[in-house]
Amino acid sequence: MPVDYKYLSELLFPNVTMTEKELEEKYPPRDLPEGAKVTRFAPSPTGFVHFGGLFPSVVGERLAHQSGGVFYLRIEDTDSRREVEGAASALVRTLSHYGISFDEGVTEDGESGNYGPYKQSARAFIYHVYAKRLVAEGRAYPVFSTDEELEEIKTADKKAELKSVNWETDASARREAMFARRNFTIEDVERELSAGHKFALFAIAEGDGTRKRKVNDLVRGDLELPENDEDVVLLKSDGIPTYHFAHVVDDHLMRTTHVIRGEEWLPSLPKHLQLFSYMGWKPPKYIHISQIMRLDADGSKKKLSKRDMGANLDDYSRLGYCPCAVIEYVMTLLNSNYEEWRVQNPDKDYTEFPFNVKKMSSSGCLFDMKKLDDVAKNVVSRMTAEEVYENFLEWAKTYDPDFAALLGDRDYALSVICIGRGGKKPRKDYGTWLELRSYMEPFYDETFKVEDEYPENIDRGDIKGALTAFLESYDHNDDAGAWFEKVKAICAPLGYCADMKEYRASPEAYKGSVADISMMIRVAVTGRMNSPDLYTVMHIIGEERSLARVRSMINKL
RNA sequence: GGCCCGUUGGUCAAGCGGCUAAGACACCGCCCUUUCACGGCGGUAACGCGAGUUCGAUUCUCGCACGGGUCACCA
Repeated sequence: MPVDYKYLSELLFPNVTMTEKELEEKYPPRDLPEGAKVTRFAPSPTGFVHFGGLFPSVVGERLAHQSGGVFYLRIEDTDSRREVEGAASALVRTLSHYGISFDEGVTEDGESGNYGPYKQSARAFIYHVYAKRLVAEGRAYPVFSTDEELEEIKTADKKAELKSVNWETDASARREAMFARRNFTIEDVERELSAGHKFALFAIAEGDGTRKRKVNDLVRGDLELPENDEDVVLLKSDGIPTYHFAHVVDDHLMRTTHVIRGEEWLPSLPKHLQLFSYMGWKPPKYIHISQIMRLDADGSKKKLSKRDMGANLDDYSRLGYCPCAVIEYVMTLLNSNYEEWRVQNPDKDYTEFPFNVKKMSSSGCLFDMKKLDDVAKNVVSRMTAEEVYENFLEWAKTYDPDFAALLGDRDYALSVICIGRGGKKPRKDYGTWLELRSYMEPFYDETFKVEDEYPENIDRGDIKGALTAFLESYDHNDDAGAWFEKVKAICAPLGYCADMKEYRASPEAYKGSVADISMMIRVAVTGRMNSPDLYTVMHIIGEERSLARVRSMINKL
């Protein structure tokens, strides 16, 4: 006897009171200008935002805001087992730190917008309306499980199970099981229900897996994917939907026009398309982003995972990468012509760049910390001294409070930051605040230390002689030219060459050059072999402290 | 294993039937230079393999190889 689906749907969902019509009215199509895109970032709150998570969020944000559309945040918390406490609000905070802001959706302490709730766990009543309809249409059926079976599902380590699976026999076994599940009578259902058993809801797959269907991805173009021939779980036995069902219902109701997600979803796209077709809804456009990879020790590419350096966004904060530098790097990876645009528009905000989906790469890329560093240096070199100061101070307050205290003398700090800043060829000494911290150490007595030893082959007596001579002739009022003339004057008596050209012509005739003499002074004053222009440095540090360091060095030798 | 996606120098990548195959990072050399940084110039280095289509393939087609993804009441 054929199953009465209408009756079955009442049996399964007796408490559904809302109608689809009501939902359509509650969440009407958005009133937006032609071409405006509605995108979303829809993470599951299983931890903290990961570098890879920046990609879909930046793409979504750009696409929406560039087109005058809407960008919203939806939390996909349909798996309570994996949910991490506080992850959602941490997520909002992190993204906002990176300058990614949402027009609606989950916020740090609640949510805003007319298309909510934006947490899937709070949307069960919505999903059930559509689930009920699919049952009534004979397109979905329940599968009952006893508590013991559910317990088993919960504890089974699916990953480990899959590894030891025999794919050949398993595939046919699963098909058989699938057909077996589809066979049931109303009496079975009534019996299970009265026994208090929970059910999961499956959608019947009507596709033919041997037939291909052309589907479009905005980045990859036309793809040939097999039709879906696997029954998908719509609702888990706790009544909460799986990703597949939630995606279809939510993105329809929230009127998403473009779904941006990782390429790991590509294989399940036929499932989603089938569900959209069952529901009679127009599917959104899809953009599947490739994964960010890292180089494994054995030389192979691996997905950038949480534990990898550079994966956790907290690493960037700790190291003091300006969020805008990280975004800048993401942009270079996202759109191949971004760097070119940046060269032509050094002072524009990245949001002025015409982001183009067609310029996105369809092959996964390797995370390159060196490139990030280069980008960061460029970003910092383009900032004003004030911007650098403010950002650096902010960073230091949480990561190096002692140093932050030193930065209290704003003008002094600015004078250091100003070295080589601006102009056509700005210095690029540091790309991170941690690097800047190190760069600034010589400028404060509290952090000054002699880090670089004089090379072994330099005569200690010469150093002492040079430093002493330097002190004797030093006049703080000298200009840079006069100052250097005096340094040159130290050379000859010690057997060093004051003229570099001459020295290079016959190095064997001298013990060294003015470069060596300068180095001797440099190490004494800054504690390092390398520094920006020494005259400038000494005038920032001041006469008294500079000379004190030189004297102290003489005494140590 | 089935299915899907991908494959241009060490890395990110332009290219969309005819090019000495861009550019950026990294690396090396030279120049500038008192060191460093900046800047300038130059260099090493690539179309995975094999068929086919074509007058001509990095570009189109098909195999293969390799890499990645996926096959849960996870997302």
